[in-house]
Amino acid sequence: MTTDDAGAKSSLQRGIAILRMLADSNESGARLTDIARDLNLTPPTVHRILKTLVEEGMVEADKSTKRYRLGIDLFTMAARAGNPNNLRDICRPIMLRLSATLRDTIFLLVRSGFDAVCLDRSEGPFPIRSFTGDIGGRVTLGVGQGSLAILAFLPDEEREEVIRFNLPRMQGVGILDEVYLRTEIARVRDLGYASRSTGLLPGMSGVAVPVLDREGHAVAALSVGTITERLNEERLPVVVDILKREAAGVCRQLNPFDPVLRRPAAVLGSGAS
Amino acid sequence: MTTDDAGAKSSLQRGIAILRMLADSNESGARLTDIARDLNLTPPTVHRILKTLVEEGMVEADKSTKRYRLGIDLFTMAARAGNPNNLRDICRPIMLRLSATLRDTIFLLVRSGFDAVCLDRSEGPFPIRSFTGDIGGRVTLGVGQGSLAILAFLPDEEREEVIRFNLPRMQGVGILDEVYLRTEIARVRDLGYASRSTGLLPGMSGVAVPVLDREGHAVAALSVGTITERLNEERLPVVVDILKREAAGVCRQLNPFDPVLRRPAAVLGSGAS
DNA sequence: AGAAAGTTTCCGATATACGGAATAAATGGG
DNA sequence: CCCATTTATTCCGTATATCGGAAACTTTCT
Repeated sequence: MTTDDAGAKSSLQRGIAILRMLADSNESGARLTDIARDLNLTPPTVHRILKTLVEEGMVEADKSTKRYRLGIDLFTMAARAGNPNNLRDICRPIMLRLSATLRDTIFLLVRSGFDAVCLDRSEGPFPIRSFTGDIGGRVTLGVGQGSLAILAFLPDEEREEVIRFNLPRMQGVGILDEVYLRTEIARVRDLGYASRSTGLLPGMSGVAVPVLDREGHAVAALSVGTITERLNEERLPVVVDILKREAAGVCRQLNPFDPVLRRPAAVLGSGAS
Repeated sequence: MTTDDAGAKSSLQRGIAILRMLADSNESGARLTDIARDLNLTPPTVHRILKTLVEEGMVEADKSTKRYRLGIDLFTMAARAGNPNNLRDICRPIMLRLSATLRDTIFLLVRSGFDAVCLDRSEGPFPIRSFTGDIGGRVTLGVGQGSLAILAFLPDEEREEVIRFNLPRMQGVGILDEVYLRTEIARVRDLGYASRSTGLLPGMSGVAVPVLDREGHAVAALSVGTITERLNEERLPVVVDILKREAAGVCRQLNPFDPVLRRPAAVLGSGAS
């Protein structure tokens, strides 16, 4: 039983597996038969599950091409997911302020397992490339400044675990070897920010600061992505300073209980409904 | 059997129902018992389904508070949804260009049932409020300029259906009555854009143009949201002109078969794997 | 500390999902 | 244009995975 297809049993699991598959083949969508083949399911089974998923609005079926893709309902759900501790809501105005002030693109990253995930992004006027790409994008934890800033400020054991797991995944993405990575991490911990240009995205640079919890461990990173010229010796310290200040502000809001007031600080709720 | 809880049977449907519920109570997450109560399920059932969802990474359980919320895996997966015909990918660079050029916030809306959904957004330097709010946000189809631009250019029967369904939902959001709405729609069809300030968001205005398919029906809307001063008589026509040009460009890219070449135009696939 | 509410495990009955086989629809080739 | 082939969909008997009552266990509240 542990040999070939170790797992997928319940219809719920199969349904999720199908959603996963659709997420990966999203450009054009996937056909029923392909799904059945890839997931080792029979066409009737896939058909029935897809029917349910379509009825529930999680999947859309293109009647003409018979291709299935993830539905907009699911997209709407994503907007409400990935908001741990209201992090995204808290950071939104800050990111707007930052991108308006700095005139660069701001990213909010959080850790997810051995990856960093882009939770939000606020565009500046300069077109840029980043490792995580769009909102929802993932990158190996440690690759890229934001990602590195998180890794550097993880609790010791967790950091070691991630390093062990991720080193093999980092081949060819700028991490030369373990020594190099550890040197970088030490540097970031020392400076309080990550800024080295990796040279992997030509002309692009970034600088990131961790968002820390009260134990001093990273829960997220605020990151600026821009063209290399815009992070010169003159500008870098200014940007770092601003970022650090904002990160500290986020940290304060993340700890909802004000030590003085002994109650949740400054509730938002200005909007209706 | 058709009386009270007409529906939810399969574990897949129950699983999705739970995800839906978690999406609605996402600030703080939901507890097992609450879910069971709201969905008319027994605690053991909810427990088992949640366990599966957690194993699959769709849901995260806060061990300490025993609260469940949507997981980041779902966030990542769902971020890849809502990209019909590559619309989002196609529009991304255009939106960046627009927000950089106009220095205002750009929205990309698509229809989803009787709502418009914000597929993407590119921030300008002016802080603004909008009906759809963030990416993934929904608004009644017809409320707001982008939403109205889509409604106005829907196929006749569909438009009627939406109007019939949505009129009751529009009370108190600026739509006075059916006559007013129909007048507005006619206006939008005539001008080719939607721009009236609704006065619902004080100081805010917007202008939107539909993205049409080759039958002339709306598949989406490109919308500019800004402060009212910035859409004065002088600037409005310029903005409309730019928007229309970009929308036409999107339209061209949406129809992948070039009428001359008779083959898919400009395939992307620059990346590996 | 005791009570109440919530969570998790267990297990037998049964409802639900599975997939083979057959049918229908679409695709493609001659 | 028709026939062969692939793909999608329906049907239904079987078997298995799901359900929920009961109970053990944990946490929260008073």
